[in-house]
Amino acid sequence: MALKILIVEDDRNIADLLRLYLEREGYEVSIAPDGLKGLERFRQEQPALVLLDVMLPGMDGWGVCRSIRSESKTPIIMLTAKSETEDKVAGLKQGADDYITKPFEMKEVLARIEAVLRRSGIEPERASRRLVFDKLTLDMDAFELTVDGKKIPTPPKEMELLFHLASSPNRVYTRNQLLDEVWGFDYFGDTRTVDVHIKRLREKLEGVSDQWELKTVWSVGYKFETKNR
Amino acid sequence: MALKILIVEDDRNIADLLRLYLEREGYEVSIAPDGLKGLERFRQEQPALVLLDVMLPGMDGWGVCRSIRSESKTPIIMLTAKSETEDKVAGLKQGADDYITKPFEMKEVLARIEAVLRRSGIEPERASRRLVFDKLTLDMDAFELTVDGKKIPTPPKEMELLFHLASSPNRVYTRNQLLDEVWGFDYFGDTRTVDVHIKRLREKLEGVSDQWELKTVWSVGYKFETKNR
DNA sequence: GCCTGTTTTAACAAATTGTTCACCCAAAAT
DNA sequence: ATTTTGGGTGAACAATTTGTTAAAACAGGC
Repeated sequence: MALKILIVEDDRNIADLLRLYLEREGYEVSIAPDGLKGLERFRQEQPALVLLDVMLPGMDGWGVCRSIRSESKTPIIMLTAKSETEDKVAGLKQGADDYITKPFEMKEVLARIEAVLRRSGIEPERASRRLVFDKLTLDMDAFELTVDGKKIPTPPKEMELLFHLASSPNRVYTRNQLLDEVWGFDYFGDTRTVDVHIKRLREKLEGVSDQWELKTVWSVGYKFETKNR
Repeated sequence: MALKILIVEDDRNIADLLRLYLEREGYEVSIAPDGLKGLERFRQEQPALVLLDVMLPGMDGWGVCRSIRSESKTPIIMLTAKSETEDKVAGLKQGADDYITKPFEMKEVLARIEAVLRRSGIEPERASRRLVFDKLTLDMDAFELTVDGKKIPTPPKEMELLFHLASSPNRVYTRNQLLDEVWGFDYFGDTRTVDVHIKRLREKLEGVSDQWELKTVWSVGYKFETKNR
């Protein structure tokens, strides 16, 4: 069961970006756009950790932080634009566990989340992102593709594309869907990009097994087709 | 409880067509013909998502988009004739969540709606796109036609035509209706095209079952007729 | 900043599908 | 029974979509 993280953030872009990265890491993410909804969601969903923006419409981040703290020990990481030390100190006094200033690096955020979780005695054990099919193993944690027992060095985009397709075997995805879901919703690029990545994946996977196949669905898109099931 | 979608679009044909498809997917649809009525409806009905045409009489789409955004984070997908990238960027800056250029494919629209809803943390829970009749399975997610247990490779237009007819068994469709609804509202071609596709479908389905049939209704059109029930 | 590997774009060839047309047959109308 | 209208079909042709290659753009590590 994946660990749940609640993001309370009114800027849609930032929230989506966080979601993208956290989900890729195997967390379950939910987003609340303001303080009140944030509290509500918190009570409903009992997340393992809260990422909390300071500047929020309605009740601000500090208020939310105090409210959560008054009813639970759930770790809280504050997100803020200001980098003043006094703010940081104040924040920690209000009960936050850590503090990240915008603009932030995703790597930074991930590292801090894991650190805070570990400090709180929670094992960050993320959902396994590992798929196994006949003669094919796709391990997104180790970032390794294994074909017929041999590791095949594979660039990230190809890994993620294959992972995405193979996560829902036999389901067709249009190129635009794949661009949205693998490249990101704000990607403006050519749909043929997908074709090229598919082709390279096929080179790596060619003739390995007759149990599955990267199949073209004409005028629609691609799917990872499996035989039996 | 079905998710509600508001369509703001002055072209009646396009709006109706969208309604048709969205309702088939299980959404609840309401339509507003111009910007002001669109805003009004938006406030009344609190839809889960808005499909918004850019070219509108009175207040244009961008204006509506800004107004909605100023009071809510409800996802907005813009519909527009222009395909310029700058327009797309501008659109996303105004607060739209996604952007579809006309003429659009219905499957594209559906896919994007789902993607946007998922991004917003709303579960799209749409109707399954799978039909099963005696010895016949039509799975639009996998894009597969199965006849008597065997997969039959079938081109997209045939799949969609059959899916369309079989979605409302025993209902007659005129050729023009089918051209509108399967080929697209802006399609301009010979009605005999439908005949040819029907013919090819019949070849694939010939003598498979006596429970259903692709039937001609003389001087009217075609229907997918089922026996009992 | 340079180097290396990755991603994207562009161009062309190949494959698949969609459309039209002509001709003939079937159903309704007279 | 004859005429008229609509439908079935096969094949040629057109259009669309995909595969593939190569080269340009880009990104991250040193």
